Amino acid sequence: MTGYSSPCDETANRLPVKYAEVLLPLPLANTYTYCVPEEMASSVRKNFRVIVPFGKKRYYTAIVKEVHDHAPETPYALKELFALLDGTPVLSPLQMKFWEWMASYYLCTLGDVYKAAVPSELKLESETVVFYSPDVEAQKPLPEKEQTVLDAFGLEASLTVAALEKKTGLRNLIPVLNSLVNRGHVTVNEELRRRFVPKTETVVRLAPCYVREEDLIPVFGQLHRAKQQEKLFLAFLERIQPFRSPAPVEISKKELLRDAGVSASVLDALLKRGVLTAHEKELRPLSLPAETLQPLNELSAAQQTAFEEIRRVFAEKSVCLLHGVPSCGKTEIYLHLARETLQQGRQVLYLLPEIALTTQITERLARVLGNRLAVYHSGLSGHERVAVWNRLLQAGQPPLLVLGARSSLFLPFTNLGLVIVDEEQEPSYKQQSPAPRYHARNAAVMLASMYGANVLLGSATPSLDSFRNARTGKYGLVVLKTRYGAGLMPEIHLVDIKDLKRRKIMKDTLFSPLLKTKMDEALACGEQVILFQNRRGFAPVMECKSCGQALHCVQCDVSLTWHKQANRLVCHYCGYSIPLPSRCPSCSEGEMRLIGFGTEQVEEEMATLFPGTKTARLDLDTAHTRRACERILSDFEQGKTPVLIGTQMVSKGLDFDRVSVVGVLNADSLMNFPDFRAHERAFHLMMQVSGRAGRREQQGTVVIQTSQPAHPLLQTVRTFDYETMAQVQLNERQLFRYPPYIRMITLVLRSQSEQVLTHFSAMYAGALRKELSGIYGPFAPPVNRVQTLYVRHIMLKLERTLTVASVRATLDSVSRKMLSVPEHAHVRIHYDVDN
DNA sequence: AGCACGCCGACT
DNA sequence: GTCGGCGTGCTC
Repeated sequence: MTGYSSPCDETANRLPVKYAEVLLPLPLANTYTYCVPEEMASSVRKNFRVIVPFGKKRYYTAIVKEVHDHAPETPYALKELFALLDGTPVLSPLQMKFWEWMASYYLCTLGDVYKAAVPSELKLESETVVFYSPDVEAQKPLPEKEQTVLDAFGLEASLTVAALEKKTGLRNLIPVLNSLVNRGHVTVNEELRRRFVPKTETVVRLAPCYVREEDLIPVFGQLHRAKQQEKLFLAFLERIQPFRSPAPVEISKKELLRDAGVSASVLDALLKRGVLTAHEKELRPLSLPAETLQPLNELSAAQQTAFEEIRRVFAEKSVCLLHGVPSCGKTEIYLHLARETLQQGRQVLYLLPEIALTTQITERLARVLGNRLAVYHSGLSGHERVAVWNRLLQAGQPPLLVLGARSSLFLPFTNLGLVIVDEEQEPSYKQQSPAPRYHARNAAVMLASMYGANVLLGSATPSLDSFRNARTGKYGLVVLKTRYGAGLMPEIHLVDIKDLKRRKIMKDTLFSPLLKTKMDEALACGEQVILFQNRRGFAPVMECKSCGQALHCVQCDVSLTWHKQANRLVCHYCGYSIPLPSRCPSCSEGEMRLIGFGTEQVEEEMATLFPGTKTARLDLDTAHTRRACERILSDFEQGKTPVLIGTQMVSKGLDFDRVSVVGVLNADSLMNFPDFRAHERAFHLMMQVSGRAGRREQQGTVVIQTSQPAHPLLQTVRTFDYETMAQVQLNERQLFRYPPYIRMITLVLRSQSEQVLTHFSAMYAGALRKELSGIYGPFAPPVNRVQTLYVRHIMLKLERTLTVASVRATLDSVSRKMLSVPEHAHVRIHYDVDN
């Protein structure tokens, strides 16, 4: 007998052999068939996890898609399932259907979806617990690796595969363990899906024998000569105040020791004396006891009206767009709807962009929902992620509200009743890479339709896609225009920096006189300032030095981007390009120069212009971790830093009470971003950042610096006119055939060799044009070269009547044909749908 | 994704 | 004459 179990070739006189169709966490199009070993035959079910050997050496955690008894017609011997990990399904019944939709719509493999959907802790073979059987004697010397593994157990009775791999320093021990299993030296636990062990902490209480305050008097006598213990005890009493009520009865050990500044052995002595008692307590920071839960706030009249309108919409349509001005109290409406859904016994998914998942909103929900809240995002530990997964899989529990980032779409919901997508316009809902490159908002609509659930999309500046869906009646629309607490919208000034520069009033500075004045005024009376500079466009834009005109594509209404190598200005959408002009083509006198500056430069100039004024910078560089980001924001909130400089991160998250001035240093850099959604996003960002200015009774000031103050977009910003902006943008999209009027798929081609890529992508586009209409490109994208790979895009504009699935066959066959040319095989291709 | 099998250059 | 480069295709 080898390490591998024998294939199922001797099956005569046996019960019908069972086969399992298995999904692997690899980018493969098909499922694979395995024999179910006899001992698993009665226990393996659909949606269970199994470990399977795949290829020569590798073992993976796979998911059983189906169990059947039709022997496949294969010329080779099937392998057997190696181990069963579950006694209950890890997926809810509808999940696989959702995965399949995602793979087909977003043009990737089911394995890609599986990989993204399931937290790695549930895919790890390392979860497998291996038990050592020391009584089994070896017949002959064991192979070296196997002996090493046995030695690694030491005194432990059981270890996980991961632990063994770590101890031995060997990789991929599963085959070795398999052999040891066959020899009987180790056994593998069949009940591997261990229950989540909650984290605990030790808490300290006063021993129950002390009922009255006087009872403590002898204790002080005892402690008189143990100064450290006395100190600790005093610290304890100060924190707990045991005979007053209401008062906490316990304090965490860690906290107490830190407060008292003594070592753990001092506490041990007190415990030994019987003065204090210690207890293990489950650590659940987010769940509060039911009696401390806060009731929901009452809805204002306007909120109540909106709430009722939404319910009316849901009677007819499953998706509703809530278009509510900033500070209109959307969250409160969400919570009332969520409560209603939970009361009906159905689950709620509350999606937020990752960046907006702050402790502020989490704590708010926890206060209202207690242990009915689950939070799910990338910042969680593996254990915490698995815990959420398991809580949802537990039958018979009261329904949960999951607050999460886009990946929470993949959680095993059983009875989803409502999906809330807050800030639905956020581009970060679209996963860029790796596959599946899904849009969480759109996928949420599909997920909800599978569950018969409703979807509420919320935004102060809805995406044009959703706005159009609401216009055409596909979605319901509820508009909420009243600000909660009746705050005033800020006053917006557009400052013409082009003019100021020409008149030499503004020279070598990023701050216009108006902005400087407004800032001086604000800082003088202790108010705060936010400066916004979105330096995402690293591909520089060419601008005329004297008239400030950025060069635009003749066909696409998108600014041209300077390509350094070619020294040309290129449109990334249609490929139109011109040589770099030495003089500005529109005023024919100005020199051209590159524009683009970032937050750091703003910070630098702040230091010279406002010496002694503390500033903080908030962008991806300074806020690498969630914690760093929250620190910067909370320092600002508490007024420790009067000026906050940042990218769009400053527009998210907290509401600040003391901000009276917001400066947008260069609106042009937002508007000139080479993307057909640039104006939509610029509008949204300026609205959002303006909303930070002036809360409560005082009207705020927003200074927007631009070289084109008359630009229609900025005029709509100044008057907060979303509808006009949307109408103008939609007209342009229709004219130039962009979403939402068509469905856009971008084919991304990448290769080490630019020459091969250029040639290949042109050929590829040609081949596609023979099969489909609406093929554009190839274009060089703004970021032309990523990680040593050159990139080209081919754009597909498909009529919305055409489904992605119907196009897929064509795309796949062209792809296969193209890649069969040997010299092109090295080009990598993927699709990005609705990007 | 890994990994082996397979066909062309610089080494013992 | 072999060792090894990574290019191509498969993994139940």
